[in-house]
Amino acid sequence: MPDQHMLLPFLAKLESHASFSEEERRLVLSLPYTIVDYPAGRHLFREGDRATTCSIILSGYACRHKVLADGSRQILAIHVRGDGLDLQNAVMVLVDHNIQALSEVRAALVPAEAISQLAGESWAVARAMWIETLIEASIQREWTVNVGRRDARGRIAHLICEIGMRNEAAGLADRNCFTLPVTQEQLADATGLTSVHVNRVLQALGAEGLMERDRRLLKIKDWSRLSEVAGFDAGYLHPVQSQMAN
Amino acid sequence: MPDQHMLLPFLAKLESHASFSEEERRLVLSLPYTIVDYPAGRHLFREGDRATTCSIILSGYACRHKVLADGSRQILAIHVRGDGLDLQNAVMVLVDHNIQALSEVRAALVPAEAISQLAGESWAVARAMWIETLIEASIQREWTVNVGRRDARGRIAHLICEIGMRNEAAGLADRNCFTLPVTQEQLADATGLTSVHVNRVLQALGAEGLMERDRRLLKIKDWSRLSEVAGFDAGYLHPVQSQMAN
DNA sequence: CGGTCGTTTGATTACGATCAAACGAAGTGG
DNA sequence: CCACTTCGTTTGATCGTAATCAAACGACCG
Repeated sequence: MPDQHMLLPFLAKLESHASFSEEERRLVLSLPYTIVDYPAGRHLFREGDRATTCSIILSGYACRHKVLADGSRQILAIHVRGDGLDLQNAVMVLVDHNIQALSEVRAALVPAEAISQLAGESWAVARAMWIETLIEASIQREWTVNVGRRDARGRIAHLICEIGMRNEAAGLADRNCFTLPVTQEQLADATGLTSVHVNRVLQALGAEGLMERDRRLLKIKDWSRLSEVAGFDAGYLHPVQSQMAN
Repeated sequence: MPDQHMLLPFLAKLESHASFSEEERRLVLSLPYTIVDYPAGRHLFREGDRATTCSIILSGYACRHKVLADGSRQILAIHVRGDGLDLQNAVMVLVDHNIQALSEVRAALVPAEAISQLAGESWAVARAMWIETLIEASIQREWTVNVGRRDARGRIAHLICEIGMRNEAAGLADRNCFTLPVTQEQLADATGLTSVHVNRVLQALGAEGLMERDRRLLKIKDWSRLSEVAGFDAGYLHPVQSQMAN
């Protein structure tokens, strides 16, 4: 399999936001990159770094997070395969948060300079990348709602629904059954709770027959009731490419 | 004063992110627009709207928010003069949240089509607008941290610090003294608290000599202690133009 | 076979929510 | 100009969700 194919999922994602010419497709696929593997827990970027590359996740889960002065931590986003992490590094170098592998992660590192140059040459590509970061911003808003206004049950149910949907969208698995290689403490950091309380809520959701979690495998038994307690509406993920201008 | 001057603060903001040619300056200032006034409380956009204009705030305060099924509300961002609301409408039409005037607001409405076309013609302008939306995303991440991991005192202190800084950056007022035309209920919606508790926290902060609030005028008496309880670090606002690539 | 990490359970605490009511300021209409 | 309404603020009393503290348990690993 030739090298270029590594970037195909990324190209597909961009093309869902804008229509590319053959030439533009070729330019995206000929972006220079290097493959890097990170063990679980390893940081890809740290707050304050001047990042000069963008990473595209080829496999595994990564997260963004910030650590507060008292040591508490807030996970800000979870990223799955195909996500172009930090396209923003192409235009804004200083990163203001940490990025860490949750599971083992394989990523393609592309020089920010190359991304920036490509964006300058092709408005369609630039536009697609801009849209990609806008969707991330939309997800971030929903996370703010999640920790700001939902109770513990709702927060966890919502997070599970989101990850299920995104796994499905990435073509990885069924939304009702997927591996979730994160600890309960990490779920706590994502939802603004404590790991003890996360444990109790997971058990409660299990007891109600909404979901099951055995080791790292998560099965959603009743999507409609789970999304009900989550108040989940997938619109914020902008799943289809129907809402574009031009 | 000729019409163009209305967009000068907007141009200045964009130019702080990228260097423009004379031609590019001219193109920005010649964007078509109409001036609209909104009374306090009026919605500029509603969730689900297909927005075809971008608004640039000329005066007043506006906010983004989402309303949950149970009627509770989360304010996601507060916007001040000079902020280009919803540049994203240029590339992504469907808005997934509400935008509402907090005080009386005067805004310049620019057709999304015109913005989109300008971005297609000038990479520097497109890049500046992209950066502008990336800074908004950075602020959104900090809000997630705020509601997720800070206690009530910290949340409110942090919000006050942010608004102070942004007012100062917009050239509106001193960071230690500005008008904050929002009710305690709106502060509650921004911080994920109840208005009753906001009231108590404000009184506590006042009693400790950190700040004072008389009517709509907010005075910060001790910035260093207030930012300390807030855990405030202005980096996420990307206040200066020093962190750019290229 | 200890050792580490993550999960689970129990007991207690506390922060902020909720409920309820009074108060004050601004605006409206008679 | 003064009742009257409305909206926002303030105060008090009580409740409940989730935090905290502590310890045991289970799985995986060297």
